[in-house]
Amino acid sequence: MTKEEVAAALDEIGTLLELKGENPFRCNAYHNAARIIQQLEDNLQDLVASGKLSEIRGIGDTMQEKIITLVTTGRLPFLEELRSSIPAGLVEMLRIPGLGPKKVKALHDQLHISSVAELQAACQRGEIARLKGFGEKTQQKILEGIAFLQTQNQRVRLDQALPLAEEVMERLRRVADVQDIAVCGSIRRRRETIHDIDILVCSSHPEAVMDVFIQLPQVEQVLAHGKSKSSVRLSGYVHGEKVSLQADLRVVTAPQYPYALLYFTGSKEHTVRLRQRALSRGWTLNEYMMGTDKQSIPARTEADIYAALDLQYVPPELREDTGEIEAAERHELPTLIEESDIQGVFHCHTTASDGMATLEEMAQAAQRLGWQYLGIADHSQSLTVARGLSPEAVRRQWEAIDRLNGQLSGLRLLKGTEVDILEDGTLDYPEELLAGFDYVVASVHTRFQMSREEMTARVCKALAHPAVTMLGHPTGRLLLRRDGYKIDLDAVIRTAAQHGKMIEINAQPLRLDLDWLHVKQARNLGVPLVINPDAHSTHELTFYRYGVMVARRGWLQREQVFNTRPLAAVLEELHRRKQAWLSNVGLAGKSHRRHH
DNA sequence: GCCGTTTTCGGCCCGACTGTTTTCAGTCG
Repeated sequence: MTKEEVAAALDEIGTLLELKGENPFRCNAYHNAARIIQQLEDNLQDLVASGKLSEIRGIGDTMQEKIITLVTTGRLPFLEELRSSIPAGLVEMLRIPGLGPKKVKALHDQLHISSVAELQAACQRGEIARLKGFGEKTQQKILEGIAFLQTQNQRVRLDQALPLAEEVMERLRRVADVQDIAVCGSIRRRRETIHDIDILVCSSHPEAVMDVFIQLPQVEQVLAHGKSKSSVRLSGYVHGEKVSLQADLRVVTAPQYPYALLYFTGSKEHTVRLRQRALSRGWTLNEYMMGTDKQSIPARTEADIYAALDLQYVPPELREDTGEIEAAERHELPTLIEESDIQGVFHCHTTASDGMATLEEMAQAAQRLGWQYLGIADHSQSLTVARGLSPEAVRRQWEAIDRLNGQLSGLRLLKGTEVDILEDGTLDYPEELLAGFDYVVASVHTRFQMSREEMTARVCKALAHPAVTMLGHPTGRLLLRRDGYKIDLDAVIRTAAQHGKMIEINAQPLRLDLDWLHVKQARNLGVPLVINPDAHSTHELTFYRYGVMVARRGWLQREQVFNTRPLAAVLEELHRRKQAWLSNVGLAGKSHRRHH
């Protein structure tokens, strides 16, 4: 069983126990363990084999035993018994906003409701309103919640939520007496998908801000409206796609602002750790202050709060309780890469294959971005749906690049290819053609439904090929649309490390592939990462910014990302790699002759 | 279920808002 499967099983246990009315702390222990396993940087199989799982904080003997059973047998009788004792429909009912485990249990115990459909019918008959603890309004909210679930996905992508959040903030900034405003939550932490927009405002007239907020033209429904907090359901159009999600607004005073900013940025797990840390110093920490009844610890910025807790300032992207508190304690947090560190990119398409812009147009756009180099990597011959380039077309493109390089100043075009990794792990061009490129991106575009073992072997074989410089979009996933192909990423990253290959962070916001957790793993093994926009138009070159966000979440410093290097260093490294390959081939031939 | 310079029991982060309640439980983040 993989990490994800084990984590899902533990999380399900936590949920099922909640529905049984178990001790909430016991339930939380399962949810917590699930999170720990999912975000694990080490290999789960190794930990199981060494019996060191229970050394991880939050995983005790019971949890270790269950995880071992899951990993070694692929099953867990405890979970199976739980499942058979609780109707699956109850878990689904939890997704209805406003319904938690207590209410779902009450509905099941008292009215024998065990599915969303039965609940909807009971609401329509007016039975819910008569139940103790429920009422007319609850019944109505349940009905609206069910309708909402049926029309919309739970999460949206970062690139969809960011512009919508910007629109809202733009309007709120203009309200009188708004002294400060920030987007918090998962958007500020740059998670790849977003559940809601959290906005924090500093103002001494909260009602005025709230009133504007709940009357925004994008608001479809007001979910809550209080003095310091309001929630609405928003919808808007981003890049021609309808996006709807919840937005929460909090208004605080200036002295409260840094504490509120810290609190609402989260993650929940990170702020819980900070609160525990404050408690161990005899202070309470909440969204308004830190200290005791008698004395508060002053802070004007988030950094002041961290400092008071004897911690280095933790950038929002790292606040996931995956080791950042411990690193901040030792003052060993990385200096994270920034957008301005990027000097060029290596994965872009032109009209020669399936891109929208010509070579010239892409070059001009790269110049406007201030880059030193732009690597062109059109598709290879077998990918006919994307008009992959024949060897002749490749040579024509090389000539065009040489010609353009003669005219351009300040930008160097590099000859690359996004070569297909064929079904058997070989590459889609002959070696003599591959030898003519400055670098090679190797990617999978076909036969996604292979078994995990076959796909892993296919990609690892390609990584071992000396012509390959970097691996493109390692899982092929499309966020909220399709899962990646099944592949053992741990093995892929280890293979990349072994052969000195780079791995791409594909910055298309629909992909963000490699994901931040595996970026962290690759970093730990010394694998260089490359932030590539996979641009199919001039505008899409700016996607590199989303790649930088992923890189920051993956703890990357500038030195760990290849395309932060200046042109001279890039050319030298690419040349070195190619020479190592070609001279190896050449030397083999020479020594062969020498023996004769 | 986890955890321990107030250790093997008794805690476990904390506040806003809502709805159904005469003082609070449930949900959410």
